[in-house]
Amino acid sequence: MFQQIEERLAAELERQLASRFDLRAKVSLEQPKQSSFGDLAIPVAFQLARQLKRPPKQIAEELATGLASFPGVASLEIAGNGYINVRLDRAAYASALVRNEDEPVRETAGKFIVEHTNINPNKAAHIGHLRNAVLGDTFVRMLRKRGRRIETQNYIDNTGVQVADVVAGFHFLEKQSPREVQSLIDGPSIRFDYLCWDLYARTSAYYKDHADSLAWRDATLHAIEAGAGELAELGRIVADNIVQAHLKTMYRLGIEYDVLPRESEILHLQFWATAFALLKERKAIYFETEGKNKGCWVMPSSAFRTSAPQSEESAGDDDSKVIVRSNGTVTYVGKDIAYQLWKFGLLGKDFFYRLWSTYPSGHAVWVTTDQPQPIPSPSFGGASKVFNVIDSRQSYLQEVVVAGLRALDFNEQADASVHFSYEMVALSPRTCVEMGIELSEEDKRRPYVEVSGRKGLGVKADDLIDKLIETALVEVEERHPEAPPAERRAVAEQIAVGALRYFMLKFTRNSVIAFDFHEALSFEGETGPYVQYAAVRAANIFKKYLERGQTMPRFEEALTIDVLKAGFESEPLWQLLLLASKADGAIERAIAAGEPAHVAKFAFQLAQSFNNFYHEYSVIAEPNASRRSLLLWLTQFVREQILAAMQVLGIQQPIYM
RNA sequence: GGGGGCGUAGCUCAGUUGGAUAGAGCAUCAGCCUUCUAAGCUGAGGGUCACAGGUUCGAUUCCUGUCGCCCCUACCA
Repeated sequence: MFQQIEERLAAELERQLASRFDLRAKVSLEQPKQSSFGDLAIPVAFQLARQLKRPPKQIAEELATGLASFPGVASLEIAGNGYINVRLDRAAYASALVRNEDEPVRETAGKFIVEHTNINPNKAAHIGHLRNAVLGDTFVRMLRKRGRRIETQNYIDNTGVQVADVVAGFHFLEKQSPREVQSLIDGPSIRFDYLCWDLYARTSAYYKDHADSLAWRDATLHAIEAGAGELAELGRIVADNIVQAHLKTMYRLGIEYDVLPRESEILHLQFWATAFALLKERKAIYFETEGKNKGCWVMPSSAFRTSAPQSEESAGDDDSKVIVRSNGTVTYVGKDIAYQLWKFGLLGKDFFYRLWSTYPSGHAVWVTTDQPQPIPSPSFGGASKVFNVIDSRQSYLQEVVVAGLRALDFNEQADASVHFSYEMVALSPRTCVEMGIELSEEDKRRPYVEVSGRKGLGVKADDLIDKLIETALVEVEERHPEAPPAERRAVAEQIAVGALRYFMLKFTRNSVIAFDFHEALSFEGETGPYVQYAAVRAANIFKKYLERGQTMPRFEEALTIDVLKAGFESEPLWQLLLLASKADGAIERAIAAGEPAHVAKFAFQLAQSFNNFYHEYSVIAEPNASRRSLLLWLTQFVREQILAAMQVLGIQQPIYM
């Protein structure tokens, strides 16, 4: 609702600028620093002052007279040097909300792809992966909420070095056959992803001490790529089972996918070969005949470096990017270019798809395969915009991918390729100590310590979730000793997920999270449970109200303009209503900024305002019937908006807390 | 060396694209549970927005420089 008024006011002002001053300018409205200044502030007179060479105050006055009778606006005043402060007609505004006159969200044309999670399928997921998945999933929810059509992809690098290293570990270190590994998986009480976590670290350490054993990796990679033999069989077993484990972990957080594109199909279906031919034909890459990259196909650095400095000393350095190695194999970036081309429907090829699994909701996840399938699948790919949720350390590789598109003259798609980057999750030194990780004196002084899958250094996602549930359960059991255990468990799980998702979202994308157990396990202050608690309190008001045998009023009849006018003369009630009505605008702004954290912040602020209201006003005990209706409606409206924000954040409301 | 990011309260972080008196949470201290359950609420203290210039009506925000921290700069991803 707020957004509508904002847009209409801005449009009207732009019209006036054109007619009065013959200026075409974008007008933006802002929130006044203090609520006593009004509901909306227009600083446009300042911008115009320079162009028109007139005092801003004068311009503001002139514009204000033109807006005097704007529908929905109660009054305008000029403040400071030339702000136009707008006060809304509170009763009219509230009335429109009571009668649900908000414009419906319109679905936009075209499809967006959001690719996220993308965990190497060779070990258990850790907290860094959680940040990726929660960020990506929340962004998907934001976009869907605002009418965008989204396809969620989780790319599976099932033929890469990381899988190969675990396979090599099973085969060469553990001397285990595919059959033995499979029976390990089928056997009781073994967490295969945890077992691989350790094996991966062990194999990496072994490589370090025995340089000659690196030949295992090459042998394994070749076998996996060829797709035949015991090593390839092990590769399939490891990757498939770990993918299943990752999907399970992510589902605990309410994260689902539409399709799992796999690297094996990019290779087997000749996606790379097609892209390679294109790149060669358009001269985007060339065959290097000298220097350190001799024998490789490389992309010149001029293609992806915006500034091409090359100082005197470094002139000899070759910072071109190798796309095809001298042994003829393609790098990840090469495969990623092919994949990116497919996402936009530019490759002229498609995968085959097979059902991977179905979520309890009935939503299906599909996986790519290299063979035609009898059962038809939905169509995937062919998007107009692509968001790749990938950590910022890979920005260089992402630049190369986009440069690849550009070199092929797909400029529109290059512009529509977004690296949705975020900083890593590291560990606070305190948490390292708690986990028994030994730190050097240097590391202890650092603000954070980087996690390393290769070293097995990190916090596993499921361990963290379990720990959160355990912590929440202690509180729930204490507060609700009479409730059935299964129900308490369900509540604790919702609280744990709320805490975790909020924790991963409260930081903006480019801030490094120094993960700290104490902070992550906190359920007080700016946390998910705080928001959930506000929603539970709102729900409790209705629960108690109905329990006492009262019936809900018909708001449209009870809340006449006069009742609304009297009610919202109260500043705190009006401020709460106004804030709640900004939910859609907050989500839209968060999309524009690419910051899921903004939605989290909004949810927290609204919860905070509601908690204030909850403390200050008695809803059920209000003796005056029409005022009680007003308070009930306000509670309902705020609750709806908090729940809407929570849904976008992937946070549920427990039945009690 | 080159590219990118960051520096805001004791700690962890926001800051709506250049606007009005810079905000939260945690921690500390002082209060509030017979109430729609306190995972909550109220209040207090805490700031040279790293530093120095510049741009202009106005700078935490933009530009330049300095200092400090981080990431990237593989025929790994």
